[in-house]
Amino acid sequence: MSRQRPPAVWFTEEQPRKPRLSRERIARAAVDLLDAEGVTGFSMRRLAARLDAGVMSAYEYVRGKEDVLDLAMDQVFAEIELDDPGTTPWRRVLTRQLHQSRRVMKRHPWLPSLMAVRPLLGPHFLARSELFYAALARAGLHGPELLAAVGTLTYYVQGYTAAEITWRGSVRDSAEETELRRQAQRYLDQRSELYPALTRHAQLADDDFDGQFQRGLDLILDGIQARLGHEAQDHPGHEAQDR
Amino acid sequence: MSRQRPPAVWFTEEQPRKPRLSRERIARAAVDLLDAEGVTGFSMRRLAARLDAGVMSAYEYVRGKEDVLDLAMDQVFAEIELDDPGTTPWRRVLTRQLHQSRRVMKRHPWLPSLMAVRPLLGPHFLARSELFYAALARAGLHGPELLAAVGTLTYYVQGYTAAEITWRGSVRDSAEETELRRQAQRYLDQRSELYPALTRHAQLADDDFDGQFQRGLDLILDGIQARLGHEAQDHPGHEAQDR
DNA sequence: ACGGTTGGCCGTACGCCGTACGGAAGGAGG
DNA sequence: CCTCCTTCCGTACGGCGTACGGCCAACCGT
Repeated sequence: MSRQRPPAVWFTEEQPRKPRLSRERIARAAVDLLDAEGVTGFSMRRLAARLDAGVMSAYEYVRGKEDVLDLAMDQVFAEIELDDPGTTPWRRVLTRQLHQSRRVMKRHPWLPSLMAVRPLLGPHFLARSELFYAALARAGLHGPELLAAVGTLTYYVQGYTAAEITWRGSVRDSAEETELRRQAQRYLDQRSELYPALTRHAQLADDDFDGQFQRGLDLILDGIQARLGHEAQDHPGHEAQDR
Repeated sequence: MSRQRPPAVWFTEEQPRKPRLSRERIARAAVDLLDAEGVTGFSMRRLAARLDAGVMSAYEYVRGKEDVLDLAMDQVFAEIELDDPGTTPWRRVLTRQLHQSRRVMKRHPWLPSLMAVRPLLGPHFLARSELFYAALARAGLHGPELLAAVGTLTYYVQGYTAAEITWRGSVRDSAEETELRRQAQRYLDQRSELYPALTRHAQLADDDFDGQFQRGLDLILDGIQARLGHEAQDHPGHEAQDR
């Protein structure tokens, strides 16, 4: 491509030497592209097109596709608003954070599957982890117990939401989703003597994902609470949904 | 390619009309290939080569790459030996199954990341789920509580092992792994005032993954146990590693 | 015995993909 | 004015998933 000299001032940017691209711009464009086309529809070429740039331009800022995906993941974690754990009881803090995480993942359905494949060290992800550690340390957990608790919560929200997303067939097509569920239910019914407990208790038609998520979360939080010694510094029962 | 007529009986198979390929053979070859080359090194063409078949031969048995991956995943779940839950206490059953699941996933490090991306309905995976449901139903859990408990356990082992695998740098290269950990530690230390609780409590050098896994598991199991009413039908404390 | 059918196999080709390489453009520094 | 350095990106290479259609051996009906 050859460039023409523009015929008037108005047709150029005011600070032409400022680089057109940046990690920030790349990350934002990647998130947009992933939201629009899903993880299978993402490619460096499409990303370049979205940036109005050449196929190889982004490679000045990034070592390759994987770097871009890392940037996109952390970019999304910036959407989680971290409340100050100052005085709030730890159960409330964690419940709110985890519901927010789940909501963000559902807004960007490609996130949990990518997280399963690459370790994440971006600043926004670390900030969320920091909040978890702080809240639970303040509650009285330390050392290996603390590590285990944070890990369990992190993996739970990630795993649960990943499963929820794949079950709902990538969220967008509800017709195909219910068809898949119908077929799966029939498949299970035909084999009900092979999997008796499963067919009796797991009705796929039930899509109370919110309640389900909260219940599993309470399970873990109760387990944590039991570790804190029995002084019961917060109210011990389940909590209102609080989001 | 043109085929020669073989010059003696010995050079042909005895039942030539039996199809050379089958879903079973494809699944096994896929597992081998994934073990050898990882998920990024897997391709339909390499699979065909491993099967001594043409590039398109497998497509008689399978609709595409995704089907092959589904088959491979379920194939691997066949490696988990399911013990009869008959009389064993539920905590012991679940602990054993989950440790086995983790071991199998570490033997096939591509498994957890694929599971995060596609729902699994294969017979072997369902059999494991059936065992979970049966054990917990027998323990006294029902309805939504049961669903939540099974989900939590499933996502925990999947999420934990996925993270463990990515942290250990796909298991094979230990030098690169420790280098990554060293750099990550340095990165965190430089930002220790941004993430105080995290840097204080999460020392990445500690690689007691087994203990960590068990601890998180106990957290969940305790939460489940609390749901069972307080008759404490099994011994309530933590359990020996039992694997 | 034999022609037609069919099921398993796969060669070829198309349009994508990630990215290595080297070069152009143009401001910065001397 | 010359040189360097940053940014951008055209081209090209090897590999990918799979649609399409043809080939061949075994089987079936007669």
